[in-house]
Amino acid sequence: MLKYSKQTRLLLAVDCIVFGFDGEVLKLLLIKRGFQPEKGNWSLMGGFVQDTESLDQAANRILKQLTGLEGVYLEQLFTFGEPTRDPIERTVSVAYFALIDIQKYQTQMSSDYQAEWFQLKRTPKLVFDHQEMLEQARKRIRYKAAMHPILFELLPTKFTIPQLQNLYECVFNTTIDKRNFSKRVLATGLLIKLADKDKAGSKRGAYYYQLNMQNYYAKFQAFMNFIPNPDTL
Amino acid sequence: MLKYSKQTRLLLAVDCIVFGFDGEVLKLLLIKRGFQPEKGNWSLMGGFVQDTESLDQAANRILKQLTGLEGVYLEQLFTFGEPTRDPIERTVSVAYFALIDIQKYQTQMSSDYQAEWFQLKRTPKLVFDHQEMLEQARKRIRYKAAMHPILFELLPTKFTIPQLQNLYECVFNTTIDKRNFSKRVLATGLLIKLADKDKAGSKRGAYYYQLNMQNYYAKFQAFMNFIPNPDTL
DNA sequence: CCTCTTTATTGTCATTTAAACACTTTAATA
DNA sequence: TATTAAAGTGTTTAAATGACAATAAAGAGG
Repeated sequence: MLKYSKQTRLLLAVDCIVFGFDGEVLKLLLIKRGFQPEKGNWSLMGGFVQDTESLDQAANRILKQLTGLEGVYLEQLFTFGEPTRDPIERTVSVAYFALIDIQKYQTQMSSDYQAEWFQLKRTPKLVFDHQEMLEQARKRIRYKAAMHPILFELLPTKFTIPQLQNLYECVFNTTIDKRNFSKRVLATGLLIKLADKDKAGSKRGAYYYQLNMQNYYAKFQAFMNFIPNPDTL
Repeated sequence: MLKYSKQTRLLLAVDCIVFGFDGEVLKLLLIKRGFQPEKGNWSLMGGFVQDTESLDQAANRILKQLTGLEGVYLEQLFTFGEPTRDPIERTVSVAYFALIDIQKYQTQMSSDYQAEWFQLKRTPKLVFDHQEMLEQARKRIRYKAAMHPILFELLPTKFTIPQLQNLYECVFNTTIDKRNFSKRVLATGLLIKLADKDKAGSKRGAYYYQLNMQNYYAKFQAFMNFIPNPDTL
């Protein structure tokens, strides 16, 4: 088989920024890096791309190996290629971000894995350029969520409107008038009201809703925009 | 120096999707591929990432080598990594897109280079997965132009409002009411009206405008959205 | 049982923004 | 001087947005 001779070959890695939501605050999944350099320091979920797998496959494999997570929302973010980003050897990294409902995957993750959730506002120092990856990922989900209903990926199948609002407020780091919020979110036609209530958060209890999957796929491309003054898109 | 032993190393390429505008229609810059496989077929501007350069540097270098273009708007788009996308040897490609004013770089490009402009609606068949890259790039500039004033990168320093409208109509493949368009575009405060007119397009002539660079940088993050029913963002 | 407390839920009005729509102006050319 | 082709300009109506406050439900505690 022919080859492109005389060209440099590089290490290619994938790093996954995993966001989770517990109904209260946004969280980030981190892991203690298992090998040198920076062994033992907090890191995104990363690994090398293998010979025969696509980038998406690599991202899914690595996520599963390190956390047990499978079948989650995963999207390519950006590729980081500064020559010196890894001090050992040049490694270009394709970053992905994942959005998951913490509760749903709680069991799947369990204690077999070293991954730990951190409140987004209290993340430790990260290895290499992972901090930069995280910032980009936060920007991207804001940008995307302003026009697409991706944030539902972070919620359980059944969720309440106050939870949903809470999530939007976390992501956009703002506050939203609840009357206007529920008006607009209901106007999308994406929600189905259920008969039962979530009594955990209040005495009165808030009705559960679930996604109308039909409308969800139909409207994924052009969604609402109900974020008042998001800091930066 | 330590190395990550036993990991696969891959070829990493950069491909540039170069859009241009001549005041009339959107165009795409293509080149005849200079080596096997697919030698002689139409291709995006591509090349391999070298040992010591960043991805951005590689994209700029390749663009300059193949077209003479320098200092243009260049943004990372997406990374394509299907294992078989290059039949000779696995090559992962980081795609970039560029936006340029054709007239400005006309001289810079000249005849030293093999690159040729094609109307976007009449592009030939492209090598490998370059067609897919092109589609993604078109989506991305629509998406981005809906919120940021990037399309000005495609225009000369002095341009007319009909030209600007024409550009938006090309990119979003739609038609816009000219009264509403000029109202909104002027309301952004991004344009400075000049004293002279462009008499090329009409008897009466249309006033030239130029960007108010101060406001441009200030408002880059949150721009207008005046696209009625863009097909897909 | 009654009161208190907490959170969920619902509606109106004023303002802003968006969309539809047509005539006048200009200047070259015939 | 009449014609023509494109530039430029306002108004009206409908829809969306944003600000705003009172009521309902249910558990907790006296």
